Amino acid sequence: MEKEITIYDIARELDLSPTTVSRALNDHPAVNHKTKQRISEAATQMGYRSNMFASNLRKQRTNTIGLIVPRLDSPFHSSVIAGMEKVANEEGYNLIISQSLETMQKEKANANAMFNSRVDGLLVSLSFETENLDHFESFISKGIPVIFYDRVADHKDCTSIVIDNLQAAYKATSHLIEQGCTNIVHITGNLKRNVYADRLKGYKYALVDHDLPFTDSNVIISQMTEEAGKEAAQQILRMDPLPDGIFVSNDLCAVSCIKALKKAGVSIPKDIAVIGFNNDAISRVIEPNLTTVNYPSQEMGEVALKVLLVQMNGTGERIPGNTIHLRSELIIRESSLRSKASTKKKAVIL
Amino acid sequence: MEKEITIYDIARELDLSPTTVSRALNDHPAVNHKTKQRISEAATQMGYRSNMFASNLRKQRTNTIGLIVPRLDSPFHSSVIAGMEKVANEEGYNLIISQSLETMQKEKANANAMFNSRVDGLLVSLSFETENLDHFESFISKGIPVIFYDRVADHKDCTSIVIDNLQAAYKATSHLIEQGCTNIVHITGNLKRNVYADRLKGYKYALVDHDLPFTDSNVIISQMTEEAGKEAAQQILRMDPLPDGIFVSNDLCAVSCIKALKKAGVSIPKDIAVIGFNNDAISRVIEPNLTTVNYPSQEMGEVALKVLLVQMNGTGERIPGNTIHLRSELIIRESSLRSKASTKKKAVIL
DNA sequence: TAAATAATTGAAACCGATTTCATATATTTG
DNA sequence: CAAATATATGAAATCGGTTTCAATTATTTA
Repeated sequence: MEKEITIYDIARELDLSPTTVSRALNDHPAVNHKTKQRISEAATQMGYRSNMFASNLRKQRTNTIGLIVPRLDSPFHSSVIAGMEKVANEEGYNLIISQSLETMQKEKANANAMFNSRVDGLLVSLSFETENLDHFESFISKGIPVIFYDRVADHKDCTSIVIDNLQAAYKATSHLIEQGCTNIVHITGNLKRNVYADRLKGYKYALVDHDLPFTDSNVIISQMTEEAGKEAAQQILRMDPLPDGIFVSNDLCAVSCIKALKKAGVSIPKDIAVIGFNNDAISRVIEPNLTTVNYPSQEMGEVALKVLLVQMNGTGERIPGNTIHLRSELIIRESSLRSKASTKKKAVIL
Repeated sequence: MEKEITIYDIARELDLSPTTVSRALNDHPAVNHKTKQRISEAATQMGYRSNMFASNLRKQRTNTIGLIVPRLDSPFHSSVIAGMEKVANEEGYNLIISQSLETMQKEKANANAMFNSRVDGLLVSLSFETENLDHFESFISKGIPVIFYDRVADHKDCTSIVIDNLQAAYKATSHLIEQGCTNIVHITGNLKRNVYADRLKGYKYALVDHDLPFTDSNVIISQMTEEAGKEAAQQILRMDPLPDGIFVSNDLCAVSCIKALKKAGVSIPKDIAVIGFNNDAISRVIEPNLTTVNYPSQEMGEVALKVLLVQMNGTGERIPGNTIHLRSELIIRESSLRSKASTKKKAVIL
């Protein structure tokens, strides 16, 4: 447990001032090249490491980015985080992470903790429950950029990063219709969240555009968990007539629903065609393989972090109300294929 | 962008000294109860927030815990992290996370970054490639506790948190033998890592204890990815005779292997019984459902963090060479069941 | 009631880097 | 060669809490 070396130690050693040492270590142009060399050598030789707290205290910035996710143990979010970590790491930023566990109360607490930790920027994917964005105002009024991704909300000073959920849902539903489905159920999450509200819209518009009726009773709102998928299946099995298509807002829920339906003797896709969302690994494991929407999760993480960095280091001018869309695509697999020919049919574009 | 409130502002406002304000906010016993009340009210009313950098600078600690994982986008690690975040959050610690992407070089770089960020403690699950622990010596010699979990290594000053991999593998292999398997393949990862080395041992000992021969050619070393599972299946299909059992060191790889085998016309478990490891969600999706080892991942995260906190706040005395074992269990599903009766048979315990 | 002890409070140093402003030396220009 | 400019360095203030040591006031004890 040796003593920590400071710039004062280096200064004394080389008979210079701490000022010059500090400048040299930060590659300041006003320091002689040779002096820099000497200082840098002494620093490594003496085992110096910069004290970020002294530096942060003085510079009033922390080199730290906060992240609030609904859950850490979800394939989607892990993948997003992997993308964020990659960029943060490359750029020399620290990422501090917390989860809201889908409650607004924890999201608030986490936001406050991040605020007190004085993060230089904040990345957020909203919880199911979140009703308003008041807990982010402290950041915004201080000029700390806040970026929402995936589960976003409209705020004039915040950038959002999303896929076109409406279009993705429209394509998925249209695909089911092309496969001959006329009675399609949609299983989705809390409509407070854009992702679910938009997918519901896309589902609805696709029905309307294909002259199919929209019924409230065909929309099942759930927690989108494995358990919820099973329950949704029970609910569907009680429907009369049985639907001939299901569009689910996430893969885990879709898969668990399929499992329950199969157990009840329903044939997928013959009796009911199913489409999921996200393209998680399980979508390639369930039989039949699940048609789903490919979500560029890792890319979304990378983009979110890059955009945040731009805003953090930017000249202060915010790109107001800006929304960035990433491309998603329908991946057609067996779970939705009821006619061989149809794959060649051109998809209807919104 | 209003000005930041400091304890000096509060002190001036209430005509007190910064000393007293600081003490009051930290609930120091030597401050009068009423004074505390006044200060705390003024603080909230004025919108004060503590400057962690000033505090850290003076206190020489950071309230931050570093975490280095091989990959963020793995069900196992996300679940561990979820557990860690939960405890860290409750205890008021920040978690900064980075991934080694299975290379020693990145692991080193991340360790250095963590060291410079002056984390108060470090949690590590080693990369495939890691050859030695030199990059953690800086922590250890400074008295910063380092804890390894899952993929651990022996170090006299570090605690490790693991499950009994040898026993788990022994049980899994024994189960296959009880099901009538006599020619069992083991697919596992880099033997530099304890988890894989120990599982290999458990596999080997189970064979020996049941008077079955052990052959090197029945052990396939791979990267344990989805792709690797497919390749392993090809290798297995070329074996003559075909094995009648496979024990795979992770579920993803097992599932992808099963998919490839099924495609080649092999019947699971009739022709080949399969067991995975981890109890990821996909193990309940593949058909037949995968027999696997339940890994208490979230619990491992919680325990790791709690043990770290004890060491960080402890009296400095380290529990040397301490290893903590968590309980795991074999979850028997269809992928390994070849005889109905056998489930009732008592498992052989090592 | 005087002396001893406990309860509160504050002044000032400190943590370690950054930055402003000033200064000394070196180089260039007229 | 004097004046102007460029180059290189340093002194000291600063960021905002924490902590040591001292001082003051209140309370208890003899």
